[in-house]
Amino acid sequence: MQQISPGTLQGINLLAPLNEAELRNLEGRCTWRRFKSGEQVLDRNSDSRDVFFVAEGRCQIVNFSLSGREIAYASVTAGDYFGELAAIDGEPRSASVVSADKTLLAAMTPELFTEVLTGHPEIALTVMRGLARIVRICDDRIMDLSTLGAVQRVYVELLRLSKPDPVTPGSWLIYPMPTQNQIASHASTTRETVARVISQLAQDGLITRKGKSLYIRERERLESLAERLSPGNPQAVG
Amino acid sequence: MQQISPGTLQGINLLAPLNEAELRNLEGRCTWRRFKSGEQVLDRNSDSRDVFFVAEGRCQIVNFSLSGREIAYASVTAGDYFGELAAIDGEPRSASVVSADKTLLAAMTPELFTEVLTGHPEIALTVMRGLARIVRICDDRIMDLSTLGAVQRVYVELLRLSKPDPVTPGSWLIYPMPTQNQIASHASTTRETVARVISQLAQDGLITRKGKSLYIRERERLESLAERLSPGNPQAVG
DNA sequence: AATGTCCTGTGACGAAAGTCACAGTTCGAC
DNA sequence: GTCGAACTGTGACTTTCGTCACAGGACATT
Repeated sequence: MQQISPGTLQGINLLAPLNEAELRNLEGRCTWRRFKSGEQVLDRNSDSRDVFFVAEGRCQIVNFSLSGREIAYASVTAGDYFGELAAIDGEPRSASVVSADKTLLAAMTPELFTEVLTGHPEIALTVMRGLARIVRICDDRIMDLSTLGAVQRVYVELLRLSKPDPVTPGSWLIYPMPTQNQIASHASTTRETVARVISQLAQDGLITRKGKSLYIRERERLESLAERLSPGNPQAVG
Repeated sequence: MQQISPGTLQGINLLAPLNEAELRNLEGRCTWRRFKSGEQVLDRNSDSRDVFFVAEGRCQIVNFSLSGREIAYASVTAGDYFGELAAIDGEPRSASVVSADKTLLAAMTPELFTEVLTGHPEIALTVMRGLARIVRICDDRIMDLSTLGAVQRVYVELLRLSKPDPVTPGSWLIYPMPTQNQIASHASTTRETVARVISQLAQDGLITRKGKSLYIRERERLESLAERLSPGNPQAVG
């Protein structure tokens, strides 16, 4: 691992409670690395335990099935951190990480991370809240995977990606529109299914595509499509 | 909520670091409730924020789809706790909880829970490790749901349920065998599929059923079946 | 402008598994 | 023992969606 000169931990949200001096100190005690877009940062099951802070750029937390299909868990951008699971419980990595941009990372040893947590209970609390948020997101995703069909999962993913249009308030859009492959790996389906769903929605006038933007014309209707209307019979369990 | 006289927090693993006096104190400051088997303890989206400790009995953490299908997340037994998410991040409940036995629960307010955490950093750490573990389990499940077929998920679930046979070491069994509905709600499939899979496995001699026990005769072979051998083409994503 | 690479759109096909229906079985309560 | 409720086993049918194949478009590089 080639050592490069320290960058700044200034913009890391988790470490915001720390003062200048503390930050400088930590900066010197981290290992800093640069990655080009598309490089493997971390491999599932590898036994490093470091926590990573994203100083610049963006990384994808992903996993690959034996068949090579990619499952995307999350995207972390400048100011975020990842890799805390292994540091907290000492187990191997649960996922792989790939840089999705030119990226500058600070790697902190689990010992130092623990030191920061014990020295700053408010940071420990933030980490806990972060974990809680992850659990909620995972639970929802398990629900979606268990109860929705592939098509509905694409609807849900489109809704999740959409933000209020800054130009035309009240309207929603996705910008920049990710590739169909990326959407597929979030919705756990195939690129082709995503293409078909988007075609259909466009044809029905619920969405319109223009360059790198996708406008959600009728969010309400898309939302109701995303819920499973189909019959299905209630079957409770003890 | 009918108030009943306090039980003991003695056997709660999370609170093991506390001494007698501290436990007695907490016992008095919790709200205690009894539940019959099958009662709803907690409803998703409800806005209580209490943490629950299981003094006696067993509860299932579940959710229901709109169509009434049940998704089982976890099972908590005497000595465990649940409901910490809402206490930590203040959000509504992410899942429902149903008692699966006669159950005695202690409900602790989020304020008191936070007090315990800040007063006992080692307990806070344990909670963090617990959350980390949950995240890992969820991630694995998302992987399974995304990459395995329904049949393989049943295999995986059977493997997960199996424990080394205390009588015949080297052999594995599931005891007591849950209902097919319960297995189905963990594997996110239907009762019928579970029945068919088990029939087939029994017919192929990989498992044998005897009363409430299910013996795994050839764990190795079952494990290799559980992995996706089928072709599938690698398609990486940026 | 030409070329190569990556992305998108769509048709045809088949395998997987959910749904429905119903018979058989187990087990506990009385 | 007998009754009923809950659980299990299995066949037939149908839908969904993943797979394969290929054409067409977008875009950058030379």
